[in-house]
Amino acid sequence: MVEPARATVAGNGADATAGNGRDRILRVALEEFAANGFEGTSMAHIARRAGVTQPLVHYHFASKDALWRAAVDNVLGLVNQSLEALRYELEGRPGPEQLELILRTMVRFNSLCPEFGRIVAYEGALGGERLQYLFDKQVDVPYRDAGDLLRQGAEDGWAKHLPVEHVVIATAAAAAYFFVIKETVAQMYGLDVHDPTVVDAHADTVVELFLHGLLTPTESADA
Amino acid sequence: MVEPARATVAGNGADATAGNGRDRILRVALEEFAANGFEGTSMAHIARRAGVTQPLVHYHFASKDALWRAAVDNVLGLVNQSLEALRYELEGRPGPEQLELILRTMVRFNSLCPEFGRIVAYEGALGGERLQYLFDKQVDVPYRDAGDLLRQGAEDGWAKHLPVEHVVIATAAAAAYFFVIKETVAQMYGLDVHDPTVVDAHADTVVELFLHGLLTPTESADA
DNA sequence: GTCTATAATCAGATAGAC
DNA sequence: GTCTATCTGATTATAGAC
Repeated sequence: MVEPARATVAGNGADATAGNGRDRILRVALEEFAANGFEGTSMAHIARRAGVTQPLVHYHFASKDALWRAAVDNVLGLVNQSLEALRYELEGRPGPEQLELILRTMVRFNSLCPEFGRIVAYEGALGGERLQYLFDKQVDVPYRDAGDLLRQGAEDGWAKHLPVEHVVIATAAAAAYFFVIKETVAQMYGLDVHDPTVVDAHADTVVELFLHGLLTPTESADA
Repeated sequence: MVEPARATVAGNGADATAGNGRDRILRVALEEFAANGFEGTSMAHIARRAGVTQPLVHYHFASKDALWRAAVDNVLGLVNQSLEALRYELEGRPGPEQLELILRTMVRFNSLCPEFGRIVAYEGALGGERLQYLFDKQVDVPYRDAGDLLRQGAEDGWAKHLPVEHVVIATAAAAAYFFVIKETVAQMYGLDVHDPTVVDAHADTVVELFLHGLLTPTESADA
């Protein structure tokens, strides 16, 4: 089993009293936009939760749209930090190991920062200017890199010739969705998706599923 | 390859002029709640799109919450219709074939009615009364059934001993997410997720991935 | 069943004091 | 940088005519 480097991702405690006003607003804003989407989020509510008045939000961020962009920029810093650590880990490893490492990193990042996955899900469903902003910030690059790896793997013979677009989306979904719908998982299975044991179990399962499949090798061979 | 029965799911044209006022409101409401979430959806906007006045929405549905519940009840009819057809198809088939059929049905249903998956994703992230309503309506039953099949498969030897909670969520994610984030798929790959060719490709890929994995059998054997 | 009119509340945003 | 006060428009919801 390959272990990904534990990237330091800022805690999710949402302590409204930590940091200055601007930082508190940004942190709460990310959580609110992730939880309720853009339209469903109220700047007044963000201000209340951050312990400041609503005009202060407008002082630091010109508009609701600007606040959303600032919150996204903020979390993209964490994403890129995690990606850089991953790129270092991948160097020189054989393809299948790289794949496993990518899957484990995706699961781990989503467990540490489910807000990013939720925002991508919201805007990725709607389309429009904010999704365009995410693409302008190159959120697609890691997915394209993963696609390249899969194509190379097919060429080199260790991966099957499957349409990479569908494989990439399916893996991203399996890694992110578990943490996106955490309340459903809690209600249905009584699992706390933030419990490290549960996170590791999900990573192990996703790796086994996507690399080797659910069927036992004997069944798999004659299917 | 196993072919699922083509369940008749109501068209997604959103023709605001078809049907009576109540039906038009319900149809538009489902789309709006699915696109923007509960908080992000405006009853006035629903009324405009349905070609009626806003007080009429209140006449038919006492409150925004009642409208959401009515829209969900409506789409749950389609879900149960699809599930009943599936149950008939599954009868007497061997386990692995049942699994494939379930996967294909999930992909197909999500392609025909992405609204259901989006609403479950929204409320499944938030928790609260509306998620409770979904559970009261037994949306978890098919997932529990799928879990039972996997447990039986592990006992009978054709499926691996993997934690079914994680497998079920991962499969549901891979089947639904592709259609939930359709704008992202369009932007990133130029794919129209409603194109039947694309839907079939996704189903084929999901089936191959989850049943046999991404690695070629030789690689898979020594991994 | 559908409308007009309107109440009460809440949203995002601005002006100006400190 | 942070506040109070306020503007404008949109929102959910109600009252009452037809």
